[in-house]
Amino acid sequence: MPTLSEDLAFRDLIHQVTDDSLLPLIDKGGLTVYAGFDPSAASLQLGNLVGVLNLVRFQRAGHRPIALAGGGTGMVGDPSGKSEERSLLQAEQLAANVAGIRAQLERFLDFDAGALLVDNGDWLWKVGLLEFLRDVGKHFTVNAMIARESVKARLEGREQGISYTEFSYMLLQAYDYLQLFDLHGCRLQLGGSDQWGNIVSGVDLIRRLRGEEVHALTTPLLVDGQGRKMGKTETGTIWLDAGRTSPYRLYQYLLNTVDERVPAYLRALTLLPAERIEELDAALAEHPERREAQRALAREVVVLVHGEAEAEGAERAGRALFGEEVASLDEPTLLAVFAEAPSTTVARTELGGEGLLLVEALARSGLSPSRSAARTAVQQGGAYVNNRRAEGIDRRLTAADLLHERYVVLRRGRREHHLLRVES
RNA sequence: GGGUCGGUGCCCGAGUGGCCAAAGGGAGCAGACUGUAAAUCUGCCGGCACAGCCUUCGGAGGUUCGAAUCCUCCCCGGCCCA
Repeated sequence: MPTLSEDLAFRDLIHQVTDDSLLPLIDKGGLTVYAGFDPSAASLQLGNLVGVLNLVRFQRAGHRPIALAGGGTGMVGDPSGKSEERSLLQAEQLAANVAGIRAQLERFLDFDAGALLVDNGDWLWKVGLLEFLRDVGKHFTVNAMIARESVKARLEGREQGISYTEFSYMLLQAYDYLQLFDLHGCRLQLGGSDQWGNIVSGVDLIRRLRGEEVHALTTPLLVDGQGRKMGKTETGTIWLDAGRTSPYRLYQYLLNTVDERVPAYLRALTLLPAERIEELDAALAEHPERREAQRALAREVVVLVHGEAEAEGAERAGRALFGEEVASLDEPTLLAVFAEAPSTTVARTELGGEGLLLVEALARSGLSPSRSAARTAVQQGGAYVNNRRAEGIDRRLTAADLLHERYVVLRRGRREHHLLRVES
């Protein structure tokens, strides 16, 4: 068994640490460590999984993890990486978001074994302004604060300033660390590399106020093949909540990971042992076209996030949608495969007589945003009925296209599927 | 407040009375190739009752047979001056 620091090093999860004396400490166990999660939505994103799994790794190595939901700081907003002032969330919305995140974290951390879930709103709502300015604000010089990259960018941009509120963010995060140190003896904070400054603010604050040395460990930020933050696509964010991003989508997103990113993703986003990851690295290098590593990555992540059954469902759906003829699937399988795909209901009478114009069906299902777009799709050969390319702009759906008497599978392009359900 | 330059389709950006649904680039979409990849190539890329029609060029009016282009007022942004 590798030690925790060896494991983290293998996984390339150490970007910066306060000092190297930290590594023996984390190998020894018994530390209380925390990582914060931003409640700007009711679900964590795929990118957050790195931080979540890090807490898991620490817990498995004998440390006590604390997941902090930023119910208080969420009211303010971290300026890091933001080019413009954030819109403030309503308190109720924030509470709902914190609850959603809490539920997701419970899947990963073992609370019976001592893991904690805290909400910084618990203390940030209570702290008095004067008290805060005296005890915390006194230890920060504005000179240092405005030297920060995230702040500097906003100060130089004439169009977008930074409000006093957001400017205060780093003090709040530093105060969080202080609170967790006082309340729980927390001595290590984990975060993405963009959090280094905020975390170190807390380290400094604790040194000044308590005379104690605490630590910071940041992990590199994961990017995708295009250099975007991992988990962000043109069409939106990849969420961990099945209602926002289906297990199938999550699986597909990871399956499509570009080769160069796969080793990093396997290390950061899974708990697979080093030997297994090295096997997959080799498989990727030798037979990239088989995408064994991508498959393993997709499977592992979906299992971690949604469970074994969902992972199997996602795999099965992928095979059916990209391989086998949908027409040959039996009804329960068909429904299982399309359980996550969007569907629309049409009246049986519409398929009678001449039938329903395919263009109309594509537009109505939302597969194509307008009839013009649907028309284009059909003309370009990008429209499929039951996975067979539709020929002719006049193609109509009739009873002859029905699978099991009541389903039609529509597809636009390579991978957008939709199930049409016929109701009598 | 004064001056000045500007506001064009998802984004950037050309266009300065008809040939403009508006060049070009990017993004996006489809097809070919492939590994459900990347790169590349081809096509599409406002809407519809789709060889035609309708609605778009900051907003509202106006001139004209005809306006993104000219005029008036208004709104918004950059720069300079106060």
